[in-house]
Amino acid sequence: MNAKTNPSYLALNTYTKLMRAAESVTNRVGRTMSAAGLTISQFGVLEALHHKGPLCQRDIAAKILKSTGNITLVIDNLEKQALVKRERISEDRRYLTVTLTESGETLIRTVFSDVESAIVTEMDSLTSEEQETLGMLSKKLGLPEGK
Amino acid sequence: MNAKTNPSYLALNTYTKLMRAAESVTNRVGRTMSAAGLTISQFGVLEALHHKGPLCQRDIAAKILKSTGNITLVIDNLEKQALVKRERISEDRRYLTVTLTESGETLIRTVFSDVESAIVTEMDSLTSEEQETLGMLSKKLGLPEGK
DNA sequence: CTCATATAGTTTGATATCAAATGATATGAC
DNA sequence: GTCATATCATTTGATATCAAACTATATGAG
Repeated sequence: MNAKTNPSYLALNTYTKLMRAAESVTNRVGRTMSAAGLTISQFGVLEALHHKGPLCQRDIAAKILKSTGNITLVIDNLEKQALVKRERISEDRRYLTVTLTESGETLIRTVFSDVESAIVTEMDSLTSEEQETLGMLSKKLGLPEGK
Repeated sequence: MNAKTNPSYLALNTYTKLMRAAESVTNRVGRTMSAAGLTISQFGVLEALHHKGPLCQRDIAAKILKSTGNITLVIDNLEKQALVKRERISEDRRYLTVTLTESGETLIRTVFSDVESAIVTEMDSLTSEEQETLGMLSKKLGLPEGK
């Protein structure tokens, strides 16, 4: 049985192409973030705060799919740059509420718009119909295991 | 202009779904590797050696799209587990040839086959035709910038 | 041959990431 | 009220990753 007649061939081939696509796009879009001095996670945190308003670290972690231990460090680094601040304003004193500072708000507005443009540029190699199809197929694959 | 009439909406939406799909699949397939005590990069190195035979670090880095500095450490860790060995067999004494040991060869055979199965399982949520379409669209997106 | 330059690999320093352990606080059972 | 348990955050230790500096070796120009 040669490679192309192996019944797994199609699946493996599709997988490889999907991974390459995701990686290429991530790298290119990521440049827009690093040009602004942000890592992808940092951008994710700022973007979450920008769209959802102040959040506790637990919720931020859930939103960007990282561990809470990880978020602690990401927030540390954002705080050093004075882009966010931590406050204990909830009644439950275990919660730290993370808020964008003014400069954080300004930065994320600009960078978010730049990233948006970069994504649109990336997707421009597909027609609208192709984008819809890709979105639909990706969604099927991305569903949690149980389906 | 609300979200859905924004001309960027489709692109952003497609992007998000693509990223989620890639991440979900990577995480699920990655479990097969970590079950064998391998990181994704370590698996990548072993797999490259398995399919291409002995390689120098430079070529391994190129194959799995990581920096050579990075490969040094990955190989260090594989060497500690006695899965690969470094030898200076090229005429050019700058080159280190990395080879699978017998236990490395045995391990990668098993794990590769498990990973293959995991990928096939993942792709099973799509029909063959859908997989072909996804592959084709991914390929368009994954092309280097110049196209 | 000698020197400049290029290349292979290593090391270092920074950030990211997770998992596991820990500390602080809140909550529920009694 | 007190104790057991759960939750939020931090810390620690491991690996991963990149970029930049560095070492050793090779190669080409003269």
